[in-house]
Amino acid sequence: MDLAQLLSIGQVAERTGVATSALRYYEAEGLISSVRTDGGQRRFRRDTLRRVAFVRVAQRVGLSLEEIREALDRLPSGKAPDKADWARLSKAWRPLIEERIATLQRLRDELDSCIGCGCLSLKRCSLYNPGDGARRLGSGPRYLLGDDPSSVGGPLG
Amino acid sequence: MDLAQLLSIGQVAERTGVATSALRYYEAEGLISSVRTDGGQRRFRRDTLRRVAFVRVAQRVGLSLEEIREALDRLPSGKAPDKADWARLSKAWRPLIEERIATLQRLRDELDSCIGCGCLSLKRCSLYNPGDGARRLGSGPRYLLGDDPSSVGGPLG
DNA sequence: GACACATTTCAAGTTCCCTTGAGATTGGGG
DNA sequence: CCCCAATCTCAAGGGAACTTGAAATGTGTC
Repeated sequence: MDLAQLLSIGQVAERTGVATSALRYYEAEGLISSVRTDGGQRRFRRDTLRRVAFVRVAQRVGLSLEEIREALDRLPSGKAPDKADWARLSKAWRPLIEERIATLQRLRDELDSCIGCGCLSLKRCSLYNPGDGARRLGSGPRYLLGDDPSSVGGPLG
Repeated sequence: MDLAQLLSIGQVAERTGVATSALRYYEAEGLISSVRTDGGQRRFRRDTLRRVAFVRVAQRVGLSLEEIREALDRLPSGKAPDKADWARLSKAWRPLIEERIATLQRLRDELDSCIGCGCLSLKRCSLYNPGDGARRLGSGPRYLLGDDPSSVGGPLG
């Protein structure tokens, strides 16, 4: 472990564009790790940059930090991951992204037919009772729209 | 205003599948409104059901309650909105949804090329420096990934 | 060795979208 | 008229992903 090629938190922040506070938070959450200098300051291995990049991209895909942590845990521990390791992780997102695209397309199409009928009816309209895996689109609690559909009654007019 | 055809908060909750606490919250936020009985209980007009449905669908599109409130404010005040009014509002979402779909498709395609090169490089990879309006995908604070891109440095290796 | 800037920890604050709980009051069926 | 379920208000909690602030300590440079 040549200390010289390790990075300070400020260097990681500058090169990833992620605030030092966020990096400390990521470490606390187990997404990245560091060694300490004699004085107690963090020093990160260079592959931490890629880890952080992975985290940010994964967030764009819509994953929570918890989910991302689980994904990262599957990397070979100890030794720095190679291209194939990263590729394997990234590949796992594809179905997720596809699913989200499909969900939005359904939403769009159903919205069109709702514009057609002008309804937004709770009973008829599948917009309101999504059977699909909408997951966390937009913020808010995860049980959003996930309620018992049988409780939803008749038309709105 | 025939009190008889107004709905109690429990009735609205049951027919929309939205908790009474959420409905009270929506009212506090100006998304819906009610009249009060002599005893002080809320009574909602029937078109509140459609308003609530609109809110939930808009959330699925990814809008914040604030944005939804602004949209609802454009409805004719006082008189109950007709089909055309609702259609006009819903129509406004289309470009938004299209944009989100396009964003995800870009993300997917770029992810493919990143898998190809195995990079996830901060410099080369547009995944990491999104120029698009990714808005709020997934939950979390809104300044997510909204940092100054110029601060992002070189390759990760 | 001094100086400035970076870094440390820890607690608390922020935003969004609600939920939960306590304690008091109301409304409608028998 | 009575009673219990429904509703009321208000304050506080909760989780995700951080940020901010304070007070102390480390590090690199001249």
